[in-house]
Amino acid sequence: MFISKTSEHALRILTYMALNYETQLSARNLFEELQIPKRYLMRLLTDLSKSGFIKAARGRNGGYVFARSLDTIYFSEIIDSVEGLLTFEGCVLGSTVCPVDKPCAMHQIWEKPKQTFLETLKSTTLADLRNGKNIRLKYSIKQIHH
Amino acid sequence: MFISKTSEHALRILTYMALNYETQLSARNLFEELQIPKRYLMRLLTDLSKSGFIKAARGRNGGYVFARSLDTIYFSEIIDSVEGLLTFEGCVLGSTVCPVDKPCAMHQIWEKPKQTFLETLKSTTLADLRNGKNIRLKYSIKQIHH
DNA sequence: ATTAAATAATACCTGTAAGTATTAATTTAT
DNA sequence: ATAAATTAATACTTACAGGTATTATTTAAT
Repeated sequence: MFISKTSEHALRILTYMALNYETQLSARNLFEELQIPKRYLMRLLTDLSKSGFIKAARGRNGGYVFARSLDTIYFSEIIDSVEGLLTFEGCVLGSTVCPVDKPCAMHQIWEKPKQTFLETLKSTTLADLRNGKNIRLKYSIKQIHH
Repeated sequence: MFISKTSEHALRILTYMALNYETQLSARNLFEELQIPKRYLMRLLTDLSKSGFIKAARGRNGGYVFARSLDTIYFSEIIDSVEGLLTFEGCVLGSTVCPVDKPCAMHQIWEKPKQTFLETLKSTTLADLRNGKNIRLKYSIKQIHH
């Protein structure tokens, strides 16, 4: 399971936009590229606008561009805004809170993968997608034609 | 999110049973200890029986004990039987398959936490809970009274 | 001014995971 | 034999994430 479908959509939208940072992209552009259900995609874009990641230009020739610098947008913040990070930070697999003096049976086992996961989210920004710190861009960047 | 509620229940059931390996436990015992909704718990126990992790003794003084040796039961197998492991093994956050020659934008970023998670699941058995390899038992074992 | 092309708001629908209810079957103590 | 205590099977209900539909608003090209 890992993360919700909606978070996945949000990440796909923003990572694609990050790789085409210079270009204003419309919902239609993003739909054609990402194949996320159109109306749902549109709603998510509005949500991402309200969350302040991107900003919308309305009307004819409208579309979306980033509202903030890419190097300030951590993956953790994106997921946090969509589904919250709390369920990832808790113990025994999400929901249960696990008291420090009486850890649950899986506490130790869970600790390492959980930390690796969270640390990656909290230390990686959308800018890292572009500067190749974590990723090769070679096959991923694609030119947008209007 | 990480894993489904049902997987979480299953893991809590089996880890608790593992820590009380010697004792046959009834649905009632487990309900009192784990506070999983009673009827749902009972159905999950039947499911876990059918999956071959535990075996049921029916009728008065019935209950459940393990059907297999603890050191053969990997966490990966438990989750696999409840919700499947495929969504954890795929790329971009679960569902999307990511071609090797054209990896998605998050491919590299995701690789490490995903591997840590899966390797832990695939290398840890219920027996490890008891022998202290990964966990201190001190606070977790609890005597069952009939 | 009008129309076309875009986003925004709001309400609604749907499929599925999670949980509940009912009845049947099994076993053992008495 | 009967009753009590358990698991098994099956069907139903509920909540919510995910997805649709409709209408309003905004902008710019003509």
